[in-house]
Amino acid sequence: MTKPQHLDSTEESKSKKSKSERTAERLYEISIQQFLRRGFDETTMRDLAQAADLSPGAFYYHFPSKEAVIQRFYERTFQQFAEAAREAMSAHTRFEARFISLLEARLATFHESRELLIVLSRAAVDPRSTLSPFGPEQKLIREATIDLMRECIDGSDLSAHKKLETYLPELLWMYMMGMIFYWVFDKSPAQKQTHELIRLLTPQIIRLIRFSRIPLTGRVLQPILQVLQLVIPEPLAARRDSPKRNSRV
Amino acid sequence: MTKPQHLDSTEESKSKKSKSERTAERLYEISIQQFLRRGFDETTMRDLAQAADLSPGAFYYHFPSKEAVIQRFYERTFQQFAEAAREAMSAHTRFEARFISLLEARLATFHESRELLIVLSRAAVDPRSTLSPFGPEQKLIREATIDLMRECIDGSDLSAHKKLETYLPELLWMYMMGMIFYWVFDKSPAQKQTHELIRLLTPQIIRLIRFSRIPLTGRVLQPILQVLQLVIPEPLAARRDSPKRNSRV
DNA sequence: AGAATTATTTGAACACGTTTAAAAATCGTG
DNA sequence: CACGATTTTTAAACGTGTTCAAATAATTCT
Repeated sequence: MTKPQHLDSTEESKSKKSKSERTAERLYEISIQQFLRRGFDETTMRDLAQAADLSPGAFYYHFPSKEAVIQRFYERTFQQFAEAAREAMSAHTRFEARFISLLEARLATFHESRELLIVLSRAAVDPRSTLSPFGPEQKLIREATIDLMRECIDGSDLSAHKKLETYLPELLWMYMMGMIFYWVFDKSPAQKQTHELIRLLTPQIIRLIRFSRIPLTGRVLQPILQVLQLVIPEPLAARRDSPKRNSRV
Repeated sequence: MTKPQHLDSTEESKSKKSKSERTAERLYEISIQQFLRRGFDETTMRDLAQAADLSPGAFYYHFPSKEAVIQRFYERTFQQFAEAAREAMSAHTRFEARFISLLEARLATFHESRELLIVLSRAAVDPRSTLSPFGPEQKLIREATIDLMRECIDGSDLSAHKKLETYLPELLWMYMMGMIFYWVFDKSPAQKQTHELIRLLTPQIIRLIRFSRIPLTGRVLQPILQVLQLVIPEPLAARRDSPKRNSRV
């Protein structure tokens, strides 16, 4: 009955892994391979089991559902993305360049498996799904991603109004989610339209953020902060400052 | 093999309707009743057939799928919404009041069947779904709704930059879709949070629109117009002006 | 009215994701 | 090594949305 669980599967020498973990890994690789070849919906559990010389039941011993494979995929590509983003960001100090390179790193990491993301997008919409980026199951990845946004800000020349700054990592995260979403369903060749959108829209968003610092904007800023407070009641930054709070999100 | 189809089911005296149309209507009513009682996912095709004293196959003769029932539901509530919105709007000339009352009319019309909208929201995310508000199947309702936005603007005091004005109906439509979406999954009691969001955010959006008219804003507006042009290549207003264009959207 | 055509209904079957009880393989320990 | 406990695998089944060929009811035509 012991289900193997770990997000931090970066180390551990090969031989040490339990048999269960090794077959889970094998099933994962075969599954992704099949998904990419035939598409997620088109690939049957029976297909997967057969491709792995196992029974469907055995598959379910290792993964609680077909979608659970996507969860592992999402964790893996997140690791790659985080590395690539840090690497790409390190070359710049201007926020715009840093953030755009982060966004592009995200899309690049997803590039070969865009089809798979349709499943994630479908799930994204229903907060009850275990794959929903807003749900508790994705808390680790979500918060790690938001932290990455903070890194992107901290190493840059960006400055904003203090109160807005608190919400900035979450805001950038949402912005990125929106761009990923647009990209997944972007039918233009090589998803050119999304890249164009990022190129055009991002500087304007940044301009607005910078704008928040000049004093006269109180009348504009205050209602926006109210909205943010409503939509993001517990920003990560605030939670970090006062870890007393009950952090079930 | 003749499948009955009509969006404009407002008139036609009872007796005139074909038998097919009458049983389809009966199936629809029974289905919605069951969906509301037990939930969409929880209600089985066999449940529906049994409740209507029919076989599952007969159900599929009248509706191509379980989701197709939602399509009819969506059409019906759209009619109600359009009436309620026109009624509510007629009381105001200030754009803010007009638009907010339109939004509230939309939520009010959906109020009793919020659960059902989860299905629509799920489908909304996948542009390939027949229920996607962006797909060709929803073209009629989508364009009728966008026209309603234009009515909301036209009868009001709102004025914006000429070029922005072209995109305004589509923009308001997207804004409303976003609010509906937020509302569907809003877990706060009586969806208070969504109403609060509408109350806070809408005036700010309107302020931005009004802002576009003052001349100095060229540097801000121009990139935004570029983005709009990218995301909404063929705004409805423009299509109305030059009906030559091939209008497969 | 009777025959031919068409519209509607049936009930069994399909394919899918998933569950489950039991069998088989593996492991830990005397 | 052997034996009991645990982990892994199996094959059959469940419940789902949906399809389909055949049967029945309704309608149209002569």
